Amino acid sequence: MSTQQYDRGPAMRDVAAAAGVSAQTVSRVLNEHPNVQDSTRRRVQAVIDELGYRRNNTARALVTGRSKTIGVLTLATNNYSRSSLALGVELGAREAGYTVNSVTSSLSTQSVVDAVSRLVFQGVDGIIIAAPLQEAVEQVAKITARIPTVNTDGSSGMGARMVGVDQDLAAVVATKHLLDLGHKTVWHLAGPLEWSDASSRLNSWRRTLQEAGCEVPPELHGDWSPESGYHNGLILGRMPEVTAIFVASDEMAFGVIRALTELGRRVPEDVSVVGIDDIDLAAYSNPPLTTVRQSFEDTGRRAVQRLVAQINNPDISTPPDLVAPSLMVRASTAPPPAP
Amino acid sequence: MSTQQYDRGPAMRDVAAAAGVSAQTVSRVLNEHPNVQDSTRRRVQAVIDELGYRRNNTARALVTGRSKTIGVLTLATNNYSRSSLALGVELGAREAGYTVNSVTSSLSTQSVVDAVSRLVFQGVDGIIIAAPLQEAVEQVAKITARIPTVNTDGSSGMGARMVGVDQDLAAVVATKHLLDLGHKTVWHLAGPLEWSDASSRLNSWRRTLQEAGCEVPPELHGDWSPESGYHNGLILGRMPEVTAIFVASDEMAFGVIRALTELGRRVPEDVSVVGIDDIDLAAYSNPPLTTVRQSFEDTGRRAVQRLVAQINNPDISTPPDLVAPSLMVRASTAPPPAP
DNA sequence: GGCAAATCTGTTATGGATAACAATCGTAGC
DNA sequence: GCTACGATTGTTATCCATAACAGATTTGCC
Repeated sequence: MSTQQYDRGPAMRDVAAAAGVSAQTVSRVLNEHPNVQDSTRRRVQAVIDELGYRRNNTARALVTGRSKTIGVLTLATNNYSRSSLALGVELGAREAGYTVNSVTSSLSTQSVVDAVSRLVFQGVDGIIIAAPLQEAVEQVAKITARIPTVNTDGSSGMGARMVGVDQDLAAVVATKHLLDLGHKTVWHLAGPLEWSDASSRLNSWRRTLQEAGCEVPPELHGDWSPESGYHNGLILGRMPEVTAIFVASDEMAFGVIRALTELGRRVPEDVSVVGIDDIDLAAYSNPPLTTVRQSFEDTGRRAVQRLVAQINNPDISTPPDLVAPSLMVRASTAPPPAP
Repeated sequence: MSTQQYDRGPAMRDVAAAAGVSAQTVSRVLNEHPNVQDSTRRRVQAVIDELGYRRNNTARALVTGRSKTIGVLTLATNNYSRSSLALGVELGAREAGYTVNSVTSSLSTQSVVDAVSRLVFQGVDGIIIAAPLQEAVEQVAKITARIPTVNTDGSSGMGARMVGVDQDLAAVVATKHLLDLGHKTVWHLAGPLEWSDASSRLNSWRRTLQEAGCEVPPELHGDWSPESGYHNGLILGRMPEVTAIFVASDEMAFGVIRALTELGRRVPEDVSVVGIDDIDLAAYSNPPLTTVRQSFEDTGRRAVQRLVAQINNPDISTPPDLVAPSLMVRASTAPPPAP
């Protein structure tokens, strides 16, 4: 390893010397303190521009104890939700004057704990956790006790730490849509139950059926991937009584539809399929996918806002920030086939 | 804004005091210096564990001049390539002992320049630029002259700074596949030409047709989104002579296929469509999409490796790191319809 | 035994900025 | 004219870890 270093550029003291003032005055100019004479301010600013001086954020972070950085923990998968949430966080952070440090983890408790530790270690001012914590919740709580944290997946019991979309409502909307079309009952392909999103949807689907007096068929389980949708679709498609399927994510719904098509069951004539997420491709699938829209990008933004509020006031206490989803009716759902 | 701060936890001097040694010795233990007596090392380590001490990375970065952080610049869109490249970068960075700072920008020169500045300002050790630079290249070069940089979109003239997939080859493979099936010629829906990926593909498509002695139809232009694919598909689908389309991204290809279907043109019986990327959903579309696979995740990883090499040796000089793509033949391509 | 080299540990200076405090100057009010 | 306070600027201490240097001990070898 070479010891050569890239040039660090001028420091505050260089600017101070060139402008004939103290470093503190330069600092005041940079931080827009009121009590600096206009002439001084202009002189210092001129030198800053001339030397191309940029404040060293590392030094600043050290002395202020604030890095102006927030950490985001996501799962190491490339799905739509992860990606758009990360985008929302980044945009929100920029608006709030923060930069984003991203880490990923796998589903294991150890991995999640490690990832959170890495963020804390890195010196972030706050953390957004967009991964399921059911298993790891206690150990993570130990680490995050001293640092502002927001979750986008979790029970609403988390209070100020919870931001997201109302998953119960999403499942109700999807299930009811299918029942309203005249289906006798609705089958469900659930996501991994480590995700509270997935288990909320499962429970709400079940409750909605019960309240409507419908039979509750056994649910199937996938892992959010199109592959798992395909796999489960091959099973569902073999059962003639299945006419309506509520799939816990659009990406799995794509796989389900593909499997149904291969089995010769037409969507929506024979089987109706509804997804959740409204990914960009949902409107362009064949047939276009009826789904429940939830904006992950917006969730990311709101998570940042809430996090920043916590950073500025650690004692803040507010109810969970849940947003209502909306149904996007497209061509993948229709009334059941005539018997 | 509250002035309350979260606890910083113990510092090295606290550990030193508790262990009855100097701070420097604690530092040596942490950095695994060889010349520390075993008994001392164990004693210090015990205190570290007991106090839950964690080294302050900000202070470390300040004194070493290395933040062990790399920056990634992507465009503020939520498409597959952006997301999987970011994932690859994150995974590669973790393997190399770095954390990742993400920023996004829009296509404008100013926005790209700002984004790069933010990264430098933030004190990253190196930058991965996954956005088109044609316009901004000079101004960005000024900023990145003093900091290791790797591009994943750019001409191969960038040498050690370039990592990616061979886009020329990808376009050749896609176009030839359609010609080999017997199509008289191949139409092309290109990406935004600010992206060198897009313009490489366009040029190679054109050259391949010319070399095969085929007529070169006028190309159409999209913006990578499924919407733009749909829009252009409505145009292409109206022309009876169009039997083969090479689309510059899978997401646009989804839109094209949807439009063709709506116009009553069957894929692949009437029109063959081939995409590029091999996104997760490609195998599960209706029909499954023939495409040219390029692993963005792998590109992200390789970009990190190259970047770290540059960080450790700023004078390193190596050829561009280009990887060959591979054709994934699925059901969206077939021989042309009998005349 | 004696001197050099290697091993272990400590002290001091440093990185770049900001907070807290101190000093200077001008002016407002009586 | 004098006190007081505000405006402006500077000085010093601090954040926390590491590099460079130095001192103290031990080991090795002739």
